[in-house]
Amino acid sequence: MSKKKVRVRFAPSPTGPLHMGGVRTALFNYLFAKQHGGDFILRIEDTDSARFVHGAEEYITETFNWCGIKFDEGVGIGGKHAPYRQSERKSIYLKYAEQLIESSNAYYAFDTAEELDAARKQYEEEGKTFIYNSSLRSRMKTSLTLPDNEVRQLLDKTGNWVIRFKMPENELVKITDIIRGELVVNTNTLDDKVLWKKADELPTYHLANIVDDHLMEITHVIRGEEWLPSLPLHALLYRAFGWDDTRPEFAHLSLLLKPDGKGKLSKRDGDRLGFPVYPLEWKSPETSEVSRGYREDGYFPEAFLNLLALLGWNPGTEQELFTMDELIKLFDLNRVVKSGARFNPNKAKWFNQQYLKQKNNEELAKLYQPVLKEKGIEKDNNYVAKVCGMIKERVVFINDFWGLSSYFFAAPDSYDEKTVKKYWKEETSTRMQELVAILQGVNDFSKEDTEHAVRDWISRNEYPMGHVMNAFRLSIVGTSTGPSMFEIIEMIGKDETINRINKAIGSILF
RNA sequence: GGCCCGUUCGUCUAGGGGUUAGGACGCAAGGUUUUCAUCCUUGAAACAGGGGUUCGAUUCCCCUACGGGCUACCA
Repeated sequence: MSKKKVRVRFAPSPTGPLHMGGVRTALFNYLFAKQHGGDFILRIEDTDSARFVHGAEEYITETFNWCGIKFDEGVGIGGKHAPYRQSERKSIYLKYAEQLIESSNAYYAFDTAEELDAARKQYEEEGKTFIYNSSLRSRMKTSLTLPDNEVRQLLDKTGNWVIRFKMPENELVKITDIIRGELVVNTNTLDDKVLWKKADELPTYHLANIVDDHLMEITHVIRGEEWLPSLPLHALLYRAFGWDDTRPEFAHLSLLLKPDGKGKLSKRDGDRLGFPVYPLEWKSPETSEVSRGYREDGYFPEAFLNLLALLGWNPGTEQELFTMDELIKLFDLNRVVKSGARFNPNKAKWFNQQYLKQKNNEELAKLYQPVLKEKGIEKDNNYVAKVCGMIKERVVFINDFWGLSSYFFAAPDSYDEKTVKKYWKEETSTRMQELVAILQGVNDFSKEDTEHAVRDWISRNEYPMGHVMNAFRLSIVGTSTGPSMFEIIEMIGKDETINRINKAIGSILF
């Protein structure tokens, strides 16, 4: 390997919201680049105007902003190889396609879409495999078969010719993939891919991609497995251009699969199984249909990236939680697994829970405050931080906070039926009245003092601990779950505590 | 159909010619706790099948099956 500066790119097509698999591909590129002190480039491959979706590019940018993944060059940033949007690079591709024609590596083809469809159909009906390459291009309308003057005429008059790559006949193409090792393919199974389309004056993916990777001095191409079948073509293109010595190395990542059943992870799975497949919420401009996003579902970007990093890669140790710096240090393309990874929404939640637990109470309070504000609750950060500290062991998302801590801010407006049935017996009202009296007598309402007083009262009367405490909890919280009762009442205070118990006595009828 | 890639607990994976095949999520049981959660302990759970090679294969090779991808003037 040469000692060239590592340069990698993420090159999405703005045809819709970026899939979480796309984010993973970008992440792996990013980790690789940063580990080698290289550059990470964002290139937008928008050579198919028909599939352009409004807002898709902005979505991509916003996704990486949220994730904290920064590009060194590219759309929105600039750089020495600008522009980075292929639609703005239109003018540079044709000459490369023509260069290939001059070197006999490509040719003009004049078949119409209808003719091609008909030919394909016919082959299919006869049970033969249609491959537009040396096996049949002599029968097609091309600059290889037509006389020069006719070719010139067609070139001038018709607006829909294409330039096709002239796939060599019966040659074994050998190429090494960093993740998969050596691959060998016979060119007879490959076809003469269209490189340039006169109709829209635009290159196709294959040409634009190779030309841009070359021009932008890309050293490593890390992309999805769906590109593996075009790898031989790409290798052949580099050779045809005479760029073999600077050809990048390739690494193809396996795909993300459905949590259940067959096939790759899709939007539908998210809807069906109730988890996001997109980093951010996406509203389709055509149908107005909304797809949920990891951000809106309450995932921390660090957790999202962490779970993505471990889908198809691991450091070989038992560590599962990583900071970005650790990922950059440990990442290794040679340790990327070859097989497809089924996505497990359960484990995704677990990751978020781990990150949430790691956050300190002040950070959590800052995230919780907006939720409270929405409920019309104004509480100082100190109080909210304490609440966060008490409930963070039992939540997965910030969005879970309110449901598990509303009682710190307002008296329960109902009592859990099951708990009432289980713990609110005939004698409970009287006992709760006794409890009020006991608590009334505690001057310093600290958790230590109230606990001491209450425990003392319970044991003096030989009351069943569980019943008394759960009835107490029911009065204050409304359910039978939550942190220590004495910590809760210390938070809400003596008056509120007594009011709530009295309210419960008045409204829960045996 | 053709071409290519893949296959270790339900899932993500470690490992690798001789191992009690390890970890995590989830699940189950127990402990701690006034409750829930956390936490701790324990448990059930895997080398797709068949042929080779070998003293020995889950590990290497071949075949089959299964899964995935590609097969556009999409990317």
